[in-house]
Amino acid sequence: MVKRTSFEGDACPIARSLDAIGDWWSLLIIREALFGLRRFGEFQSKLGMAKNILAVRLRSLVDHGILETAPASDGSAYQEYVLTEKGRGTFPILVALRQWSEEFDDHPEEITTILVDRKKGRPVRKLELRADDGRLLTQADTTLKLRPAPRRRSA
Amino acid sequence: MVKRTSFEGDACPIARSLDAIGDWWSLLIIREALFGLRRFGEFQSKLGMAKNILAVRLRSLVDHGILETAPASDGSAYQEYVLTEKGRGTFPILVALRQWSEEFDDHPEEITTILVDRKKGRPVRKLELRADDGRLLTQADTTLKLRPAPRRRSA
DNA sequence: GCAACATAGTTTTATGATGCAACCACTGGA
DNA sequence: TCCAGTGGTTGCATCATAAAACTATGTTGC
Repeated sequence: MVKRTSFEGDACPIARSLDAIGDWWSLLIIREALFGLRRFGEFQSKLGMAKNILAVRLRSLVDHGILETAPASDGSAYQEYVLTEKGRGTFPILVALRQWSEEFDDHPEEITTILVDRKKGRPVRKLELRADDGRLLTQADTTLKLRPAPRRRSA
Repeated sequence: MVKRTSFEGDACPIARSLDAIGDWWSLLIIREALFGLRRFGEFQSKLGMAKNILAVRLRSLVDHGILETAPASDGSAYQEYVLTEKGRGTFPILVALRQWSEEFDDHPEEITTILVDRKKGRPVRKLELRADDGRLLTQADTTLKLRPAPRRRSA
């Protein structure tokens, strides 16, 4: 298989995520979908991508259960692409990507948008990783453990 | 340029992140680097990827300031690849990918590792997005705002 | 009810990226 | 010195990607 080395069977959850949304366009499509875009043409004109690529990506996202097709909604007989629960669940990933860019980008002045709390209009905090008991954790405070039950594997 | 439509100049920080780490292997390399891998051969055998691809990716990550080459460390005259501050800053992204997979994967039983708090050995909480005043936020509680003006940046 | 246009794709074709294998340079040890 | 291991680079086949043309419906104007 010369292909894109699918990590579908890999034990690492990061690889598994990337298998579904690890390509260039998928996350951008999801980003637009979170903002309410639904129609093929909307995605196409907003993202400026080729229609064939968009078609392939949309189908892939539907196959992965991230988007689903809805028969209609605005009266017309066309179909729409809406996020599933799984699709909406990618929100923290997008936030993490955004915050990483905000913090480390070489040209942060080119970033023109801020993610804000809708109620107060103020910027959100950085994503927080906390322990069971509420302590804030950094990468150094964490480690990987094998899951108790099944087989073992080094990863 | 028929190329991979670089979003280097794009205003969206998500696109900008993807421009640096949006490809298949980069995040996996970073994942291993976070676990302490440093040597070319370690990455190559651990990830099972072709050496030429690894070489290209490592160079790209170095160019993006995510990795840097260190002259040596264990006595041998070879070089090593270590994460920069920017590289370590991707940790929340990896956690978000991991947690998304844990929550929505079709075959979660195949995931063999758990991210735990090093001190107590207990699983970490889900990443939390909070408002300025500490309220927990979901996607629906947030919105995007245009940045007023290029003011000074803290951090 | 038919022509013109918009929507949502598929097909075609060209080129860039990926992956495997082979090759090469350098290091360190016997 | 020879030889194995490390750290790559080069060639070549294959695959994915992208732009543009084409198609098949749905919709609108008259």
